[in-house]
Amino acid sequence: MKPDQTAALQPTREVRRASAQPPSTLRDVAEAAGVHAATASRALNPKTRRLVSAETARRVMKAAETLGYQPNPIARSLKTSRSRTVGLVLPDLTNPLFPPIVRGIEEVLEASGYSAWIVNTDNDPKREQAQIDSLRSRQVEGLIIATARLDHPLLRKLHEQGVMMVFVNRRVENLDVPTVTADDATGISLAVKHLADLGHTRIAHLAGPQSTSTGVARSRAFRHAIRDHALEDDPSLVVECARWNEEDGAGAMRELLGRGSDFTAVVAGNDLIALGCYDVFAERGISCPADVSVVGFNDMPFLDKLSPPLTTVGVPHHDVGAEAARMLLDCVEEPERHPRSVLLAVSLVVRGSTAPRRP
Amino acid sequence: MKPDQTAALQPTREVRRASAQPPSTLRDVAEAAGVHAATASRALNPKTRRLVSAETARRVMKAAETLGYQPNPIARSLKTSRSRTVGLVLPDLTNPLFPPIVRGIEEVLEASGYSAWIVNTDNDPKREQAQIDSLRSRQVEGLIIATARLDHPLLRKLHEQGVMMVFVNRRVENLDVPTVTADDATGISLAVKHLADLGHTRIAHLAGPQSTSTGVARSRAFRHAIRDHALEDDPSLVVECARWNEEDGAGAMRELLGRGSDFTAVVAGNDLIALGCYDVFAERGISCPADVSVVGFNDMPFLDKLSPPLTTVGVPHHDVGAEAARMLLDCVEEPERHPRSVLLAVSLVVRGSTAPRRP
DNA sequence: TTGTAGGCGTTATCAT
DNA sequence: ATGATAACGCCTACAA
Repeated sequence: MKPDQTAALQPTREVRRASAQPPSTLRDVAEAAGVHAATASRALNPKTRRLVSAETARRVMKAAETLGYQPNPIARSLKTSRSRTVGLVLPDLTNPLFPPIVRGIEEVLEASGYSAWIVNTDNDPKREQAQIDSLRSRQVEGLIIATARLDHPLLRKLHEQGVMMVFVNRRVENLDVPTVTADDATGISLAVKHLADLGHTRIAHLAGPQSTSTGVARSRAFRHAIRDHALEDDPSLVVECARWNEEDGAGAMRELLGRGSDFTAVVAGNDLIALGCYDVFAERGISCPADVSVVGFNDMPFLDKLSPPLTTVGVPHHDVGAEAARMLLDCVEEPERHPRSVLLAVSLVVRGSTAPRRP
Repeated sequence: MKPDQTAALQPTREVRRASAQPPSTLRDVAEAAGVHAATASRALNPKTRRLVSAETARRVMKAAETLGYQPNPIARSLKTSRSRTVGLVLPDLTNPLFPPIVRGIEEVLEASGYSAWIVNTDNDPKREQAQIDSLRSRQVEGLIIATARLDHPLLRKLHEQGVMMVFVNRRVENLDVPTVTADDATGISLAVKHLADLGHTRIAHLAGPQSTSTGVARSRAFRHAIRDHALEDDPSLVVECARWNEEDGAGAMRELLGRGSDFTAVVAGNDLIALGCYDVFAERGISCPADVSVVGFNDMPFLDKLSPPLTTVGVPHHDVGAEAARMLLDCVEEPERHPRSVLLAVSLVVRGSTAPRRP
């Protein structure tokens, strides 16, 4: 990429920048309060404040106030090995599913004086390793992981090392780590029931990666729902996507069409896979919902403005994030507590991509 | 929010976690190499390696390798006041415009061994202040700012204090800070020309906030383009949105309709404002593009799947981010250099939301 | 070329 | 109740 144009846009430039005065340190405060740095430290820390006389505490706090003292988190981290920081490991920030989750996480963390360090792995194990190393070297107190695969040696090792973690959306097989997920089984069951109620009997499933717990859970739920509703249980109606994105969704839809099996409805593993179907429909002149009904999963932003608006399973993204953050903070503060896992309720969001089966 | 269900999902639990062995320090490496820590430090740092004998350097580096030594960035920061980290200040991560920019930024930073600390301000000056304070206390070496307003005392003060900054998308009035923006004027001019070519003569403009340089630039460009094409220059065809989002876009469209002025096309300040128009069209039974053509700005993700697909001005998001990161690294490495600003080329992306004016 | 010593800002453990 | 001291891990004058 080359810049199109380069320009110094302002005609004038200040001669020299004023330097910021160096931030005041604990010693400055102590000095101003006529007291030793150690005492100032105690006075400023609520947990140790009771160790100093009320009078000194007051003096120190006022000095800190007037000097605008802000503790240096780096020095504090070095000394305490803590950081009031957690790492957030995402496969891909450009997936619109994640920003609302991030917001939920940040909201909870912020209320507790924590902040989140966000990294992207691009689904690349090498990058994941590097990013997590980097987070750990920065003393994050825990990790919120959205990249778990069923078989995930790295995460397994971290857990063995006692690294505090919470998984969101997906889990690692047989790993006793707190997890926040949407209720995948119920979501898929709602989707299939909705389609069955519309008269569809040959329903296809574009499954998410079976290397992820979510992909497996949704596929299983799909098979169960098909049986529960006594619909056509035809294996050729199920295609697996290697990744949770539009491209693979489109590929799976092409594969499905190529097989020649009839179907009048599709349950997609998630919304992006459903969008991939839209692409193929556009290519082939297939009309949704007239020819085929589609249901997605997640209710990511802007689906209501698609053509047609996508029927999907609504997941409380913000709550997923908030709950994960809360669980991680619990773990950090009470490491011995038995890990819980949380399943969040979902709901079917009916829009224009589903319609009665054509007679 | 209450979790829907709480469950301990795994039946078994490891008895006790193995603790991670403490990471090895510079002293460990030095000891292993039979050398003093200072020497080890010199050997490990490429800039000072020439100060030690080739032989020692080799020994130290091998020791570091076998011990898996990773320098502790916190200790390093405390000593050097640097952090190989930059802050990224966004108004709202859930705006799909930003993730691709973030990706561009991270790509460049990563290649230089830097990483980005992302914060959201929610367009709240208080939060912005707090977030930036937090970034600075963590010794970020510079800031990439996407929240600039024309009048922005905080950013002005930071600049006076010599804080390294780069602005993306928007700038502060009369502040000589490097900026990366799309070519707003050309973009708007392309949009208006496109509509004029389609036969539209009464074109409305839903302007972005005039408190932002981008809002102002696009409005100005709109007026100029209208005159250049000798179209109806009617002030009642321009409405300002207070924020760059759907809600305010919808409000502005309602205001415009309420005024009763005729128009057959709309140039929206950005894509989200255009989406707000879609909402109002749906409410009122107005058909796009049959009744009204709409053009957005930015080409954020998924616009091609809207109903109708939104014609918009395409901006190289990834490049915006990459260029900003590059400029910030330049500033950090060569603080005395005169600040540049970069204008990136845009292109019109014609989709289904624009059509010839009805006769 | 290498080692010594001091300090970045904070907190924890002594002793007073 | 407070002060002195040391240490977190690293870097860098300075001395040898």
